[in-house]
Amino acid sequence: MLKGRFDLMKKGKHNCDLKSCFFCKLSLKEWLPAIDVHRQMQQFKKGELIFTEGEEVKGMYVIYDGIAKVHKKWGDDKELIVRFAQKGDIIGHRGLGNDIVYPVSGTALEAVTACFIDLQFFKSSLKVNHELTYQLMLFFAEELQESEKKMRNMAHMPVRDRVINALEKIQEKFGTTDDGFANITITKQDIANFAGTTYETVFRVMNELVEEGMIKVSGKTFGIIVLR
Amino acid sequence: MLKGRFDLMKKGKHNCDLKSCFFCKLSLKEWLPAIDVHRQMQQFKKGELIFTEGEEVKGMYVIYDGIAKVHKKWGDDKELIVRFAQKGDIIGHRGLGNDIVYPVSGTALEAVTACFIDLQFFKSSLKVNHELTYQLMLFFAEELQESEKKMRNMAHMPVRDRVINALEKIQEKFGTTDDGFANITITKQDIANFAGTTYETVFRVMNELVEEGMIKVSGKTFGIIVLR
DNA sequence: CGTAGAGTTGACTTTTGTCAAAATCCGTGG
DNA sequence: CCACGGATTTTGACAAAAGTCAACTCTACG
Repeated sequence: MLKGRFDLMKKGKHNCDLKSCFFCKLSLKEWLPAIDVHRQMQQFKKGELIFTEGEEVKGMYVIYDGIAKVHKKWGDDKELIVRFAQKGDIIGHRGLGNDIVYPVSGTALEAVTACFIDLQFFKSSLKVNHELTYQLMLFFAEELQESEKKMRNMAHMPVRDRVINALEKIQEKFGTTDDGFANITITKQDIANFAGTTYETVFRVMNELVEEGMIKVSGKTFGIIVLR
Repeated sequence: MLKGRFDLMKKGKHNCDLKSCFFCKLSLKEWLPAIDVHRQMQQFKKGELIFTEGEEVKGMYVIYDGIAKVHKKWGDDKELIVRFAQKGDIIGHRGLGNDIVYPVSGTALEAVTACFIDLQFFKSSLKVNHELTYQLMLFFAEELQESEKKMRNMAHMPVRDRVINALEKIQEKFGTTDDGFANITITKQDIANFAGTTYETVFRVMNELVEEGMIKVSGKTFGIIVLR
């Protein structure tokens, strides 16, 4: 079975039509012989778990369509959203360490189409494709910097600023629609989990921001815009 | 000059006598031809900056002796300690991303002897030595997991627990002396910066813990033991 | 001795989270 | 079309947690 996949390697090209595919971003599109990633498509409904914290690592996913969150549990009813992922992003790669279990969960926020990449296969690819390994190393280094910045913010930044930050990050990540809203539908609860605070606090802060003219809100779940 | 270093590569062996050298831990000791790391020793006095957040990345360091902290500024008078480093650890590697500046600072807590590794040289080594790249990638992946766990704790864990956590981590990292104290001298201020809280809070929590018999303290700067 | 600096303590303030009630929205079935 | 039940949103009151500030103490060192 693994062998069967390796045969794919010999096919050559990485036939990806995603503009922002993780692997293509790495400029591996033309010659990446090891991974023909878009073979094992999987569908996930809104709200469905893609992979679960604490479960055995089977592999990772390239998101082909839809939006997902990567989150870490705290107790029974709290979580921290570590990052969001959309078309072209990979998730589940945090299982790559020596650990056998996912340190985080992945959940679809909108219906997700993703391509599963078997862990063993991916590891084998890394052994063969050094440029991929190198780029992945850089990718982790960047994520680590991000993570540590956010950690410092958690420790020292007041809630209000963290919420603003969260909104900005989200808008930056998902882009802006023609009418000036962030191009995503997201609950206040998720914003709270991303900013590391509570639903109510997000609610209040966002009210303030609207009054101050710093953001606009539309709909019950909504788009956001941070005005400059 | 760079070429000169590459000549070293041909010498073969990595002649390191450190038990816990980062590169040796990677099992690269026998054949790592690319890096003869212990050539450019540098000394840093207690309290001295080894590298500075915001400055151009020149390279990284392998600590040969002493203890250092890696920290990130917040405002003028606050910081978060991201990790501690001792003999055999590398620091400054967070500059490896595409950024040109260090995202963190490194400061000697005790007199440090470290080996400087030029960034360009290291990058070249990565291009040549794939196993090194692979191990470094894994290393970053592990650190990322750590970082995200700590981030979640910052967001949800009460201070008291964060302080206990910090103490445990420190003791685990630096080991225990014969009389049962953590094998490091560290100020409460640094513990606070590591736990993401204030000096006074650490002070109070540690008092509690002593009363509860959970830790012992010795000296003004001190060793700690977390009893089980 | 005297002074600087760190350690210690207590009182107080602010921030943020918690809880519960009231208001609103929404779908469903009569 | 309307009434109802449940869920979600909004609001306010309150409590708890943690940070701030300032005073006091102790020690090391000249």
